[in-house]
Amino acid sequence: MSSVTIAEAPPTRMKSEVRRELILAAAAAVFGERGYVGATTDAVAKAAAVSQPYVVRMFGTKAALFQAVLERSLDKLIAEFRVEIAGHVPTDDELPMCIGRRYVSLLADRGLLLSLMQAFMLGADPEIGPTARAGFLRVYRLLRDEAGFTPEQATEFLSGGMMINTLVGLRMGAEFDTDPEVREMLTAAMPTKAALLRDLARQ
Amino acid sequence: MSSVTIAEAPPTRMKSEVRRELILAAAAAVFGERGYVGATTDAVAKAAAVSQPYVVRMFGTKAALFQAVLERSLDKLIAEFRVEIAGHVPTDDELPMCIGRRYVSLLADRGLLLSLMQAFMLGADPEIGPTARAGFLRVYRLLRDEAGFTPEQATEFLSGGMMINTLVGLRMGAEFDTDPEVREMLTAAMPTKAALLRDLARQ
DNA sequence: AGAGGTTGTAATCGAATGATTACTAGGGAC
DNA sequence: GTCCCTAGTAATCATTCGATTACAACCTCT
Repeated sequence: MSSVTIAEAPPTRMKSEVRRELILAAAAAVFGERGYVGATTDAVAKAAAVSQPYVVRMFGTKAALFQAVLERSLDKLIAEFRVEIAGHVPTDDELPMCIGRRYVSLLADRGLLLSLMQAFMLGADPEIGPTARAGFLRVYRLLRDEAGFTPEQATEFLSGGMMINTLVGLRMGAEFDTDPEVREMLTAAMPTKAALLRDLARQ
Repeated sequence: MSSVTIAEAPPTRMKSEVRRELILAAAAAVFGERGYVGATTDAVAKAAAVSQPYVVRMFGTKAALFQAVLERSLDKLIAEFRVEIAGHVPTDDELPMCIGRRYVSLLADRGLLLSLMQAFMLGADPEIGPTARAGFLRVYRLLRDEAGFTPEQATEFLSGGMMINTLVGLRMGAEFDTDPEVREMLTAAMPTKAALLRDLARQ
């Protein structure tokens, strides 16, 4: 297992808000890779190049850290979508594809989409479940109310997104070059950006 | 958290193959609800109404138990699809919808689809990853080679499946009656079977 | 300069959990 | 009946991990 690294060594003293962002980015990568339960605060700390107690103290608990990661991920996703929506007239039927490209571009932010997806799989958890459902619905409403999608369009868009999340979660891109069926499937799922998954898998 | 129960109390002595199936069914429910790491062998044991050491000894390790659950789930899924494929002529364009109904009917088997989905999110794990990728590709090949789907049809079908898995993982059905947006979204995602998610959420 | 708040770590604790060991009881073959 | 394999449990161990405590170093304001 490639242990995640986000921040590098020199233990510089910095403002807590800067450190907080570093830890959140590291945590997204770790939670995305190992899931909420499988991720350890120690792995997050190592990825952010700080000590484990510091991670815990800054966020209180591991659960609170995960919630903060989810909030950050969702805020970034929604901000990205709004940029695209603002650049189109309401009825532009190119919009779904353009927002789709924005979605795929978020894959470059390690763990951002996967942390959300990990949360979606924990809907039975009494703490995470409500947050996850509310977050998913926030995206649905954005597509319907701000992007002007019909319920069917929004659902189709989200289906493609969940498929991409799954393929990334599977690390299917790692087999892009060696397995022709993988290449075929990824190309069908992400017509213009399939090679991106291969490159992400190499990180 | 509603603790899972599959088998009931009377500690009857039974053939190990029967007990094995009970434990696998219980394990699927528990893994589906809590994920691979979050599930404990003790929770599986309680759900199957046996002792924790018995679960471990029968499968060797928790990892081996999870692999057995995945194999069982995938075998059932593929068997179900093949029944539908066998009942159609190759070019029947009703086939995708019919297989889709088979897929939804698998939701009645608690944790079957969710265990698979949990595995899909652990592609970075050195043990689970290869199994998960191979399993996903097995389904893709089945759709393409046996059901006669084009790569685009297969991908679209799988996208819908991943969307359903996500909605079930989110326990979105629990809000079916109280949130009109949830109802709208679920109806768009599963035109004829949305109410099934509500009922599953009540279990 | 030094007081006090902020940033950070080392050491350690307690609970949870997968696994192991040692043991008990049922039931079929002869 | 009794031998012995199979089915099953109670008790316990070793590890992992989130959390806590106590302490050290740095910066800033006066």
